Amino acid sequence: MANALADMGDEELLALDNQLCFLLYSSSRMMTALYRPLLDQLGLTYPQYLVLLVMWEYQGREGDRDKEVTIKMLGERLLLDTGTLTPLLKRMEQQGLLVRQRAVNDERKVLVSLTPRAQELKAGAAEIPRALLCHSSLGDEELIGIRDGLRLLLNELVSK
Amino acid sequence: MANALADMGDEELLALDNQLCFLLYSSSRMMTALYRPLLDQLGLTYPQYLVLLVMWEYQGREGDRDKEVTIKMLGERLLLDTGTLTPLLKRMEQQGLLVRQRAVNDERKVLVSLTPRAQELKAGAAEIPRALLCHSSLGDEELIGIRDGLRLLLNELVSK
DNA sequence: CGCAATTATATTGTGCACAATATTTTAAAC
DNA sequence: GTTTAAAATATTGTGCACAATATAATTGCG
Repeated sequence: MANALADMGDEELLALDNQLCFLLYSSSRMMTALYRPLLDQLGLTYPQYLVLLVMWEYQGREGDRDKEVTIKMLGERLLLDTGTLTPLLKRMEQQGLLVRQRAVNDERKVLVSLTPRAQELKAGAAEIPRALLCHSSLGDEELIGIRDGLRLLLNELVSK
Repeated sequence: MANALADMGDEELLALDNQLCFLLYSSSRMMTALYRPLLDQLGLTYPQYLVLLVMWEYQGREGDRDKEVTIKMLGERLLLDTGTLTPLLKRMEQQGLLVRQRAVNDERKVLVSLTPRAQELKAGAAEIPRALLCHSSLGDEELIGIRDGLRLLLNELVSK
């Protein structure tokens, strides 16, 4: 009865722990906090780490023509707009992690490419999820269940 | 095999969609985006809405002596520190949603109390989760499964 | 061709998050 | 009863998020 989401009273509907939204919000921040000390060692913030993940993903695909990555592509993958990405990428450029340059064939586009310095971070970056998975008291099945549930939810949320 | 989290290769470990962290981060932001137009009507941001939820929760408990709510209590419940809460609560005070005053018996504490104006928002606030639950294509069981999984995960994350 | 609409990015301004530090008040230890 | 430590909040500074707007390049249409 406490779980029939449809017909709850106001009190129950507004209970913090019943709000999927709050659970997502808190879990996300706590998870990022867990990453922080490890990312600090690499000199990265969490969103910067995400940008690298996307860049590595695109580079891995042999099929893509030219492997060019635009700001727009990053934004679509990370669900972020240029108001967030432009200053973030500028900071990463100043740290020598990437280069931004206008595309010659279409000067509206900005092509992002990683420097060797950023390439070298890849091995260290892979140690982060490995380290975090290790000292988790939740079992693999639990984690996979949560992951799959979140994939469904995110799909649902994006399509609105 | 793609799900044996322990022994993945670098590529697979770093894949964006395999990162619980990214799923949480994106889902949280997309969920907040869904709340935004509804909260706009109430003149609230999402963190401000959370503060109201906690205040309403404490007020509902007849047992609590004096029903006094300090900034520390809000921070513990929302997992936020004073660097976030102090300016946030000041903004809410300026909007006439709450009052902040030092406790007489312990002048380190700041007591937060809602104004009638904030009380009146409660009914409208309850309509928000109701409205969002309605047009979800995910079933109740799915949502409850995700919620329970996130409760487990958040518990795990907080205890570190 | 000329021009309106679209596309890609940049800019501005507000509000979080959070680390680091400071301030004030209370409690504890001697 | 001072001194010291601890507790509660405030302040400062950086980096996101995101709405709103602006700018420049390209496309499409009559």
